[in-house]
Amino acid sequence: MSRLDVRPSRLTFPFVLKSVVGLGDKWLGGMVHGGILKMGLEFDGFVRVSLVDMYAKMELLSLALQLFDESPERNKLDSVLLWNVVINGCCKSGILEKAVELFEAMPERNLGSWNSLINGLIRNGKVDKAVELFEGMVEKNVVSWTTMVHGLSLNGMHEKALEMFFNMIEEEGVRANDLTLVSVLSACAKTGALEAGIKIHKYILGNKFRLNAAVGTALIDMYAKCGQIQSASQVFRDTKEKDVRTWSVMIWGWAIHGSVEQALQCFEKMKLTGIEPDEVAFLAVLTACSHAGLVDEGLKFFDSMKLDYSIEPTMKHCAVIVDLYGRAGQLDEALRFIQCMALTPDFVIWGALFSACRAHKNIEMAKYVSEKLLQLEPKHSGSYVFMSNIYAGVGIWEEVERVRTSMKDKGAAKDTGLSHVEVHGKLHSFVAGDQAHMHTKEIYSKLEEMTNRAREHGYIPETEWVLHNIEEEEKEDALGTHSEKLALAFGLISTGPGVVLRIVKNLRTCGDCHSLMKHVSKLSQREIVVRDIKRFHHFKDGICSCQDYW
DNA sequence: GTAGGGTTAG
Repeated sequence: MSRLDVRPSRLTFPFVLKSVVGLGDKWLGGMVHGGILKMGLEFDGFVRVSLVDMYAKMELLSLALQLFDESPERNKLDSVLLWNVVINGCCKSGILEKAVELFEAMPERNLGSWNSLINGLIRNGKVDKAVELFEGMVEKNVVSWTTMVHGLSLNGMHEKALEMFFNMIEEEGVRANDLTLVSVLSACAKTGALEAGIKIHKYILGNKFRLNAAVGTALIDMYAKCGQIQSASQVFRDTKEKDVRTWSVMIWGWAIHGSVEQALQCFEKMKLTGIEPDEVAFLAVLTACSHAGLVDEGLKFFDSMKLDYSIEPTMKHCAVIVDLYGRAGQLDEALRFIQCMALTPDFVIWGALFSACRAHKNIEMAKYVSEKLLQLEPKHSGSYVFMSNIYAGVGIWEEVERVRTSMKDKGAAKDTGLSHVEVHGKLHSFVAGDQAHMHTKEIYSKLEEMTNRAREHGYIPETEWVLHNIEEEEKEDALGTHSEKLALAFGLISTGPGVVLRIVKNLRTCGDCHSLMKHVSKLSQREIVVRDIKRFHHFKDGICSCQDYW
C-alpha cells in the first residue's frame, strides 16, 4: 500500500471541512484550507462549496464572500449550492440586504435558496418579509413549513405558528417530521395551548411517530407547561430514549407544579440511570428546592455541582440561591452570599434579593438593593416598579409618588400585564383594564358579581398590591381589572360548569388575584389553573397547590 | 457539499 492511497482527495475534503465546522476550530479550518491550496483543489466544485460553507458557518463571512466572488463557476447553472451556502452565511451574520441581493441575483434557485432566505429573515425579526416570501413560493416542502412555524414562535407569534402547523397538515396534506413536531410543541408550551397540544399528541400517535428523545422532551414540556403534570409524567414513562434534556424538563415540570419530592426523586433517578446532570438539570433541581423552601437541600445541590461534577455555577444558579434564601426570609444570608460569590452580581441577582425584600417587607435593605439595580440599569422599569411596590406594600405613598415620578423622568415604562385563557381551543388575551374584547360588558358584570359573592364569603381585596396613592375604593378598582381577573371572568361566562379554566400570565400573579381565585374556585366549583411567569397555581375548593408559598 | 428542532430568572 502506498501512502498515495490515504491522501485526501476531492471527496475527502467536504467531510473534513464538515468536521471542522462541528469542532468550531477556526485555526484548524485555515490549516485544511492550506492543504486544499497545496493540492490544487481550490477550484473543484465540491471542495469550493464546502469551503465557502465552512467559513460562512464559522462566521468568517468576508472570507466566504471572497472565495465566492473568486469562483469562476458562480454564474453558471448548477451553482445553486454555492449561492445557497453564502446566502445562509449572510443571514447568519445578520447581513440581510446582502442575502436578498444575492438571492435576487442568482442564476437559478431551488427550494433550499428560498428556505434559507426565509429563515434568515424571520430569525432577524423580518416577519412580514418572510411571510410574503413564503406565500409567494410555488412549491413548499416540510422544511419551509417548519421554518415558518419555528420562526413565528421565535417572534412571539405562537398562535400564528400553531395556525401554520395545522394548515400544513390539515389543508396542505404535508406530513410533519420530528423537527416540525418539536417546533410546534414548543409553541404550545410557551403559550399554554393545551387543546392544540393534545391534538398534536394524537397526531403523533396516529401517524406512528417514534417517541425519540427530542419529540418526547417537547411533549413532556408541553404537558408540564400547560398544567397537565400527570400527562407529562405519563409521556416521560413512555419515552424510552431519555437524555439529559428529557430528565431536565421533567424535573422542571415537577418543580413548577410544586412537587418537590418528585423533582428530587427524578434527579436522583437520572443519576442512577447513568446520565450526568448538566447545568440546566441543576438549575431545575435548585428551582424545585427554592419553590419549596428547602434551603439546606438546595445548598447541598449547589455544592455538589462543583465538587462532584466540576460544573461552575452560572449567574442563573446564583440567582436561584439568592431566591432560595430570600423566600425563606434569610435576607442577611442572601446578601452575604451575593457579596461572596465568584461572579460579579448582575441585575437578576439583585432583583431576586429585591423581591425577597418586598415579600419580607425589609425596607432598609430594599433601598440599598434598589440603588444597585438602578446603577446596573438606570432605565429598567422593573426597579422602579419594585421600589414603588415596596413602598406601596407598607403604605408610604409619598415615596411611591416620588419613585413613580422619577421613573417617568427617566423614560422607563412598566411592563404590561397580559393574561390569556383558552376557550374552545382558542386563546383570548387581556391586558389590565381591557375594554377591547367583544364581550367586555358581560366580562365586567361577571367580575363584579364574582367579587361581591367572594366578599360575602370573607374575601378582602388586598389593596397593598396596587401601586398608586389613590382612595381605597379606587384602589379596589385598579386591582379589580388585573388581566388575570378579566381572563377568569371571561372563562367563567364562556364555558359550562365543571370545565377547568386555564389562565396564563406573563408576569407574577398578584396576591389579591391569588386570593380571589381561591374564593372563586370554591364558590363556582371550578378548577382554575394559573400559570404565571414562574410557576403553576392549581386552585380547587378554595385551596391553591402552592400553599401560598410563592 | 445547501435549508428547519427539544430544557434555562423573577
